[in-house]
Amino acid sequence: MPKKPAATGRTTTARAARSAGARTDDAPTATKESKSARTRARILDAAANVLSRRGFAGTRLSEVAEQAELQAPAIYYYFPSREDLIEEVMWVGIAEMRAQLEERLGELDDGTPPMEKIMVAVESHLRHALEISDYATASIRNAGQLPDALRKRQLAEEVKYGEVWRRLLTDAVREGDLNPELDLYVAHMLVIGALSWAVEWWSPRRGSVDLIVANAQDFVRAGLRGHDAAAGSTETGAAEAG
Amino acid sequence: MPKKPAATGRTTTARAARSAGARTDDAPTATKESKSARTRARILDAAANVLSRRGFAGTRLSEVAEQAELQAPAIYYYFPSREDLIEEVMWVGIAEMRAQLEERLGELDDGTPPMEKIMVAVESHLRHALEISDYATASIRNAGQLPDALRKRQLAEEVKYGEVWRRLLTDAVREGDLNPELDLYVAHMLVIGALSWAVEWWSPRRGSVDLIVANAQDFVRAGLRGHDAAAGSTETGAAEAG
DNA sequence: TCGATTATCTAATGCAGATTCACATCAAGG
DNA sequence: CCTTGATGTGAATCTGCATTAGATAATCGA
Repeated sequence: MPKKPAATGRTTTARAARSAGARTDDAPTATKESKSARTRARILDAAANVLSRRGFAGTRLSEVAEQAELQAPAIYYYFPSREDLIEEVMWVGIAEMRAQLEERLGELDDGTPPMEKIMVAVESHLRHALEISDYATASIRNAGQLPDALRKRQLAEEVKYGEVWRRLLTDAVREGDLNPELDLYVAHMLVIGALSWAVEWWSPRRGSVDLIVANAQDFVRAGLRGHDAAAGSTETGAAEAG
Repeated sequence: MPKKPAATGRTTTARAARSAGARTDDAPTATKESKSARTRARILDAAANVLSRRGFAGTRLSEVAEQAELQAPAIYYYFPSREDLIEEVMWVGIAEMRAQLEERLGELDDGTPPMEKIMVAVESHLRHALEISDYATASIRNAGQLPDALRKRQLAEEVKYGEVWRRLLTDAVREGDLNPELDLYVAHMLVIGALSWAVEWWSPRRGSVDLIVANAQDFVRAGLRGHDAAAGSTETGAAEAG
C-alpha cells in the first residue's frame, strides 16, 4: 500500500514553477519531492491540453497518459479518478487567471484611474488565455458542459474572478468613465466574452498577441465608455419595447 | 429492407426548410412532409439540444432518443450514424444564423448606414442564439471540439457567415465609422465573441433579451467607432488578409 | 548488498453506449 | 381479412475506456 502523494493538491502544483518560470531549483530538499511533483504536474498539464481540445466528455485518460509520457493506470497513483483530475484542471484554470490579474493590479500605482486598470485586466486575461495556459482554455471552453458535481470549486473561483472585474467596473462607474446606459453585469459579460472568445479563433498566424491586446483594449475602452452621442441616440428601432 | 427517407435531408425543421435549397428528391412526392419529416425534425431538434448541453463527445444517442420520444435504434432509420446526425446539427446551426441575418439585412432600406446595419446584425445574432435556437448554441459551443471530418460543412457555413459580417465592417470603414486603429479581423472576432459568449451566461433571470440586445448594440457601436481621442501608434494591417 | 518505500507497468474486469438484427406494429388498398 | 411497405422496437453485438489487481522496476537509506 504505497503512500500516495498530496492527494488533493491545491496550490503550488509545481506548475506554478513552470508557468512563473522563476526558479530552476532553489531548495535542496525540494529536489526530492520534486520528481513526484513534476510527474503530477506533467499529468495535469497534459490533462489541461487534452481537455482544452477534446472537451469534458471527450477527454480520454489514454490520451492524457500518452501526452504525459506514461501509461494510463499510472495516473491513478496521483489522482483518485478521472473526474478529480479534470476538476483540478478546471479549477486551477481560473484560479491562476485571477492570481495573475491580482498580481498585475497590485503592481499598479494607487492613483491609477479605473479605466486604466481595466485595460490592465484586459491584457492580463488575454495574455493568460493565449500565451500561457491550456488551463484557461480548458476552463473557458468546458465550463458549460461540466456536471454540477465537478463544477463547484470552479464556480467558486469564477465568482471570485468575476468580483475582481466587478470592482474595477464599479470603480469606473464612480469615476463617470462608464456609459451610464450599460447594465453593469451585461457589460461585464460582453467584455469577458470578447476576450474569452479569442481562444477560439486566435493563432499566431492571426497576428501577434500584442496586436490582439492593443485592439481589445481600444475596443473595450471605447465600448465601455460609450460614445458621447450614445446618451441620446440609443434607439435602433430594435429594443424599444422594454 | 425499408426505404429510408431523404438521407441528406435538409428539410428538417420548418425553419431550416425555408433557409436553404434542397438538393435531393422532391419530384415524385412533392407534398409529403408529414409524419416522417416531423419525426426526423424531432430527432434533430433533440440532438441540437443535447449537443448544446453535453458537448460533442458527451452527446448520447440514448439521451437524444429520450428527448425525441423514441428508442435509440430508431434514429438509424433517419440518420446513417451518430456523426451524421451531429454534423447536420452543427451545419444547420450556422446556416440558419446566416439566413436570418441576410433576411434582416434585406429588409433594410438601401440607404441604411453601415453602422446601423451592424446594429441589426448584432440583434440578429443575439436573438437567434438566445431565443430561437439550440442549433446555434450547439454550433457555437462545439465548433472547437469537432473532429475535422465533421467540421467541413460547418466551417464552410461559418466562412459564409463571416463574409456577411466582413462586408458590413468594410462598408463601415469606407464610411469612416470605424476606429482606424482596429484591425478588421480582430475587431470582427471581438464582436462575435462578445455576442456568442452570451449563450454561456444568459438566462431569462439575467434580464430580457431586449435588454441584452440594447446593451450589446451600445457596446459594439461605441467599441467599433472608437472614441475621438483614440490617438497613438499602430501598425494596423498586420493581419489584414483573409 | 538488502529491504522498504515509491513509482510504474501489463493484464484483467466491467460497464456503457453505438450499431446491427430479427422481428412487431400500423396504415392503406385490394 | 391479407398483403405490403413504412416505422419502430427489444435483445444481442462489439468496442472503447475507466478502473482494479497483481506484478515488476527504480530509488535510497543503512
